[in-house]
Amino acid sequence: MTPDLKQEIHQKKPFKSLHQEAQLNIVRTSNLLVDSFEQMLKPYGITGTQYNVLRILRGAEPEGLCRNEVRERLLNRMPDATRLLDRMEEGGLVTRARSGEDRRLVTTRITKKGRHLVDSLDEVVEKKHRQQLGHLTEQQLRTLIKLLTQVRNPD
Amino acid sequence: MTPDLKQEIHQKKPFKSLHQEAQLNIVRTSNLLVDSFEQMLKPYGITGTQYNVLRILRGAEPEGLCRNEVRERLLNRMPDATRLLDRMEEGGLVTRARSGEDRRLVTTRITKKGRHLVDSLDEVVEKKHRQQLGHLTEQQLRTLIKLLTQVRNPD
DNA sequence: TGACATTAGATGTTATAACACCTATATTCC
DNA sequence: GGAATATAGGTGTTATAACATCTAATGTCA
Repeated sequence: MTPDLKQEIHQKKPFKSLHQEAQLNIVRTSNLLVDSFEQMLKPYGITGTQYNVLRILRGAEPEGLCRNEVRERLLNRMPDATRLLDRMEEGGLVTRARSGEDRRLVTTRITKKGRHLVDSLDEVVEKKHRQQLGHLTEQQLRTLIKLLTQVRNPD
Repeated sequence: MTPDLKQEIHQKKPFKSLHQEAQLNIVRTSNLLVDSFEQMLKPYGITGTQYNVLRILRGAEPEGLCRNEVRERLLNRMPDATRLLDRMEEGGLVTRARSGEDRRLVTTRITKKGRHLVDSLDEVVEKKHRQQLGHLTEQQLRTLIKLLTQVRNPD
């Protein structure tokens, strides 16, 4: 029998409500997926957030994006995107240049090095996603995506 | 029309696979839920992890739990549980006492103050959960929980 | 046009997470 | 019984996240 969350986290008492059980299931599952994903990235010297930035900037070529645009596209809140990009610039993964049209803007772009890194990760990332979710049927994945989309969009 | 994740994070290209789309949906949804939950906790002076510890220790009364037991029951990986508990002890939310039977063990217990705090939060927490997930039907919540449990337990 | 508000981004500081390593106690097994 | 191993927890250090505040450039509108 597959253990449910209550057993997983050694909880004795029942959940207070179905809402709570669902919330904890979402958060717990996400944490497990993210931990394992970041573990996979470690040998490549980047964090999960940095990987996301590279993926975003690869998709935004050749124009690049300014700091706030990168931040909006991230999966997670990122109050200090400046220093996240600082570190990636130091690591040679991105470049930044102040815009000529609006001198407040700083356009960030992926470097050749960053591009090679993220390209080389495509295969292991997809393999990891399959490992994490490949045991669900296509129908189950679609249902899951639909329900989570609905969670994020209360009407 | 409810926007899907691709629109939400301003992504231009389609997802590479259904696995990837599902993974990103789980993580994105969790991040939104957690952020809003922690925002709610801020006025009470505790973080989401600290709230979880209080909830765990309340459920473990009157025996209490040692550090590693607390850590295992948390939703997220917590490599430095010692100093998490240090801070909570400083804040008067928990007490610690080295065990007599096995002097390696340090038993952590919730204080009266911590107990009052977590009790007083029950209502707002349940209200938050309803706000976050109350727009799904019971059947949808059950399906969601079932699918997420399955994600965590590849057979 | 000039005062005021807004936006983009940077910086200073503190809190927390992450990692490696260390100490004390208990267990194992010859 | 004692060396080797395992387990629980603590400590030192670095990296990152979080928050408040600051500067520069642009937009708004009387």
